[in-house]
Amino acid sequence: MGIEERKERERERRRQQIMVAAKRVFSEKGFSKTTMEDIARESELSTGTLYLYFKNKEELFASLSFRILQYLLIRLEHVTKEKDKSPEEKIAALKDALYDVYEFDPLIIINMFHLQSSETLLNLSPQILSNMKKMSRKAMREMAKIFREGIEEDLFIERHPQALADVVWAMFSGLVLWEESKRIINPDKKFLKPTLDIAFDILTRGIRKT
Amino acid sequence: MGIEERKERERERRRQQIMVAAKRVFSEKGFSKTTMEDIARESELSTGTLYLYFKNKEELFASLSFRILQYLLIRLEHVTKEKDKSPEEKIAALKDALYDVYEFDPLIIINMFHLQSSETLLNLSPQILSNMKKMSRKAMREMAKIFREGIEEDLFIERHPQALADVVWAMFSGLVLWEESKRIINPDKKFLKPTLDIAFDILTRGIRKT
Amino acid sequence: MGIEERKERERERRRQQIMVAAKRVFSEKGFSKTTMEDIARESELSTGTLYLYFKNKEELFASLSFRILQYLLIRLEHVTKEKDKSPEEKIAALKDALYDVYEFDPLIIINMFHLQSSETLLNLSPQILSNMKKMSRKAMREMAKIFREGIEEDLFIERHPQALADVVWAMFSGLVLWEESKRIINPDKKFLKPTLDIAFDILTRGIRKT
Amino acid sequence: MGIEERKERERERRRQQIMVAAKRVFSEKGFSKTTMEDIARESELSTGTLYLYFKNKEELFASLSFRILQYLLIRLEHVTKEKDKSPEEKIAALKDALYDVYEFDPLIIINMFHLQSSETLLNLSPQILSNMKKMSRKAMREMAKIFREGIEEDLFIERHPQALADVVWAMFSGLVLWEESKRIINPDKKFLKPTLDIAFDILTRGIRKT
DNA sequence: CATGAATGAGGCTTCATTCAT
DNA sequence: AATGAATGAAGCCTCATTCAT
Repeated sequence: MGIEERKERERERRRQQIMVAAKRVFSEKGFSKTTMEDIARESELSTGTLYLYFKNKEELFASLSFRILQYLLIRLEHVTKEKDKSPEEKIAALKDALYDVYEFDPLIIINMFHLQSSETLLNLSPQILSNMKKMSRKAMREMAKIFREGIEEDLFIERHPQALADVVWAMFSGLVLWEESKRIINPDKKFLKPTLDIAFDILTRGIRKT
Repeated sequence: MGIEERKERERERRRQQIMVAAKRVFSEKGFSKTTMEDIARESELSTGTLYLYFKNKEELFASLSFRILQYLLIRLEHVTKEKDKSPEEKIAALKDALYDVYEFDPLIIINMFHLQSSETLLNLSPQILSNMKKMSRKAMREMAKIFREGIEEDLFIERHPQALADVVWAMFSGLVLWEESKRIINPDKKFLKPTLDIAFDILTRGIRKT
Repeated sequence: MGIEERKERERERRRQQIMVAAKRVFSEKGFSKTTMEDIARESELSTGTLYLYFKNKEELFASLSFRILQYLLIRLEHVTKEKDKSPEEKIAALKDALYDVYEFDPLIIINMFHLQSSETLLNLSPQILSNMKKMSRKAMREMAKIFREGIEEDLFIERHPQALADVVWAMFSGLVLWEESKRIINPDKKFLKPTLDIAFDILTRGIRKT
Repeated sequence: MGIEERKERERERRRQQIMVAAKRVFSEKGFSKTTMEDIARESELSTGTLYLYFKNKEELFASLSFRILQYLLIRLEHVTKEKDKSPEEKIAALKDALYDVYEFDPLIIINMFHLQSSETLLNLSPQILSNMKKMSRKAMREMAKIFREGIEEDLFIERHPQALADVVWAMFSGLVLWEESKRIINPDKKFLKPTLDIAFDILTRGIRKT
């Protein structure tokens, strides 16, 4: 019996092994400059093996983004489920969640925007693409919940909760891109945290019903 | 000397001709999928000629971003110079300026964020790169002026003006990326404007001293 | 010793199982487009197992051709052995035999001609290659017998029997290739039979001593 | 003025240069074992250049076959146009024409059957493919003319002229394949000529109305 | 200045074959 | 004997860049 299971576990482990290596290389060189050869070398496997676990370069890349989205969703669900937090406290928790997502994988998130927005990745298998969209929509909806709650409790100004979620997400991703770009000059300094704090400070003040 | 000048003017005109073509193609296909051949065809020149005006593909691309930054800077200077506007009115004007920048070139701006943030383009000649940085910093400083003024007039809460500028810029770029990514699904709808309005609405309320 | 035999029989059965699967796949996709993986899947075995029974892809393929040659030879021997048929009747029987060979495996025979004639397959182990040659020569000799008989009985014109056999074989293989190529356009129609009839009609008239 | 023309001529010359090299290599190694690298080396060009003149390997290969078909058609038209030859003389001329086609390119014709019949070549651009079919049909019709004439003059037995053309073509191609395969063992000897003579001898006798 | 044919390095991917289990 | 994951060589093709005209 357990033999099937073990196989499955080992397969999953290999996938992870590859993804870890891929993450390192993509983060360092970006999508197009990264070669499958690079990833093979980093993961100490052969190029052929990579294709046993991922259909192609695009799909390998996408699976990394997918993992982040998964993590994001989990964190967000955690926030919205908290019974004994006020909406404003939940916004604070949202900030922490987003920051953790960033810390979970500071560089890949950048490439994720590259994936998400434009360029290439219509070579993703529709399967994967649809999964990513679903996951992403789910995360946005989860975020919107917080705002809806605040509005319903008459604590936040009346704006479309979905739009507010969009603003938060855009702000977050914009900050990641922008602050990270500063790190190219000054790699040691952590730029994101303080700016994210200010941004959320203003956001909280801005949506608060006076 | 008139002859020298004319030569120079014609050279500049050619550069523009190429840039216009390049903008179209990059916008449609993104950086890596665009070939020099594509640009040559669109500009009705030969590939060889392209290299007489731009050192390489990267630099041609960067020059487009540069032009947008130029335009942004001009618009921002225009806003800060307005004597008879209150800081809050200037924020509104800032919003309009940003939106115009987006309209000036909706797609290239997206690619610019890619350039700016992640992927590759550290193969830009240091010259160009430093120019871009200078211009970008200048724009940020210009934006910060508005906030500084508001703070000094005791209308805005006390936050580091530069950080506020960063937040605005990040929010803007994040929204462009995010809303544009939605357009992949629903190409006709203009997503940016209403969301940008909400974002600035909240920003304005958020920094306003009560 | 019974045990040895049984082993041997089982080994042979496995070989057959693989060959049946291989035949299906090769027929559908042709030699180079067929992967060992394809054959493994079709035969419900693993790729590794394939190599326990056949040295390599080429040899597996060749063994299929070999089987057809075997079948051909048997049919031809059957024809030549018939005591109570006139040479001309034997020619008719030859036609039927050839057509049966075709029906036995319509598509593999096509690939066999590829193998036989051109492309690649000089990487066959000399052993196999020589076997195939031997078998093929035997078949040709068997065919020639019919013509020799007809000539000796003064019914056919005097031509080298071996050359006549060559002509028949070439005509047959040429027709298979040619008519099959037409089937690409019109897959349903059976082209070979009527054309083969005409060809043999002319052949019979052509060699008949008037 | 002439400048455009010269360019065109040079382009054509390059194409020929590549085709000559390709012919040599394909003939020696067959289609799948031939690499573009091989052809590049043989033609003393770079691989990239090959793709400036031919869309891909398949199309380069097909163009060789196309050239043979062209040559065949020309020769056949020449035969059918001859006013002062009897149908039977035209059959003799047909034989010579076919033999010349073979001599024009003894080895490529073999690969042509490979192309024509099965396997790969559905990656040919529909354009090229349709051209080849058109040309091939034309040649067959031209051949059929001879038989039709003979039948109308009551010299040949009544069989469908098109079917007779098919038989001749199949016989020819079958012989080329078969006799060429013998050359693998005995490369010096010219096998085709005498067998082709016998084949046509029998054919002529076979269709002649007694 | 302008051209555009030629280059050739390098990328992605496939697949026959091996070998540890 | 059977497996099938892993290998890695090798192929096709693209495209930024150069250079002779």
